Amino acid sequence: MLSEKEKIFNRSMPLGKLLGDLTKNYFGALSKSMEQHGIDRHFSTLVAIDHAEQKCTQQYLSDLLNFDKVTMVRIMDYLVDKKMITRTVNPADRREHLVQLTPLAKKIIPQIHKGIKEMNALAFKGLSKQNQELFYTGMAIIQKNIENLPVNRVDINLKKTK
Amino acid sequence: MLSEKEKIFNRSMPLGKLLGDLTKNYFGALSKSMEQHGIDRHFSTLVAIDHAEQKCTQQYLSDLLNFDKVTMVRIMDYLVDKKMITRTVNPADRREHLVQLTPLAKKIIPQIHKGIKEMNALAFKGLSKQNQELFYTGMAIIQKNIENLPVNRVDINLKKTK
DNA sequence: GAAATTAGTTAACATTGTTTACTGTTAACA
DNA sequence: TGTTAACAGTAAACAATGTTAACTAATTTC
Repeated sequence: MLSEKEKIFNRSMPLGKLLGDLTKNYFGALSKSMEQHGIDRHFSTLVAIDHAEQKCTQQYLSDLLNFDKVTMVRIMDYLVDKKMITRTVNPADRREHLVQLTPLAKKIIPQIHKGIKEMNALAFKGLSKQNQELFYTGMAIIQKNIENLPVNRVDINLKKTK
Repeated sequence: MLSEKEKIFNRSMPLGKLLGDLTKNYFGALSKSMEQHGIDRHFSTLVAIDHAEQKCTQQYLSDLLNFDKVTMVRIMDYLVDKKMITRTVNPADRREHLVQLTPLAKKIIPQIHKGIKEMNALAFKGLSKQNQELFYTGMAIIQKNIENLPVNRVDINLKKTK
C-alpha cells in the first residue's frame, strides 16, 4: 500500500498531520455528497440536535461537540439561514434558547444519517468489522490521552468553496 | 471507556468529526510542547524539508504535503520569519526557489523530531505496538478510500492563540 | 520564435476560533 | 430584599488559512 520510504516518512510526521489530511478529505467528500440537500456543513451539529433527548440549548451543544459558544452562535446562524432549525427563548429560563429542527430538517434528517453512514462505510471499505472497531477504540484512546494536555488553541475550520 | 450511549452517538457522527477533534487536540498539545523552540506550527513542513533528498522546492513540498501552493508561500513566509529556512533561486531553473534549513533550524531539528515522536507516543499510550500498526494501516486505507472522491474543498486551519 | 506550461507571488474573499465586552436573566446569599 | 455572581447568548475586532484569480518571470514545446 505504502512504499517503505513513504512509511518511514509517515511515521516521522506528527500524527495530527495524518489525521488532519483524513479530516479534510472526509469532509470535502461528505460536503459534496450532501450538496443536493442544500446544506454543506455542520452535519455533526444537526445530528446532535436530532439525538438530543433533553432540552437542546446552544450551550448544551457547545459542550457536547466541543465548539466554543461563539462558534456555536455562528453555526446556529448558518442552520437558521438554511431553514434547518429554529431558536426560541425557553420560557422556563429566558437566558436559554431552545434549538429545534424545522419540518424541512426533519424531512431530510434520515438522508443526512444515511449519507454519514454511507460515507463512513466508504471510508472503512476494506477494513474488517473487527478492525473498524479497533480503529474506533484507537481514536477513543488517543482522545483520552491528549484531551487534557496543556494546549495552544487550534482551529479546525471546515469551509466550502463556492 | 465510553458509555454505551456515547458509543452509539459516536458511531452516528461523521468520522471526520472524530478525526477533526483528535487533530485539534493533537496540534494544540504539540504546539504547546514546542513553544520553547520559538515555533508553534508547520512542524510537518519542517520535517519534510529535513527529509528531502533531492532539491526541495515549494512545489515539491506542496505536492508532498498536500498544501496549496499559495498556502505554501505563507508557510514559507512563516518559517523564514522564524529564521528556520532560507529561500534561494535555483540557478539551474530560475523559476524555482530552493528551500533550505538554516543552521538554527538544523540545531533544533533533533528536538522537533523528538517532540513529535514523544507526542505520537503519548497519543498512542495504552495501545499495543500491534494495534498502533493497525491504526496506521487503518488511516492509510481510509485515506486511499476517500482521497479521490469528488470533494468540496475544506480547510484545516491550525492557529495558535497569543 | 510564438504559445503553453511551470514556479512562485499577490490581493481579495470566505470561513472559523479567539478574546473581549456586552445584554439580559437567574441564582446565591448576606 | 437587594446586591452580587454566574450563566446563555450575542457582537465586534482580530488572527489564521485555503480558495480563486490575476500576475510576473522563466522554461519548455514544437
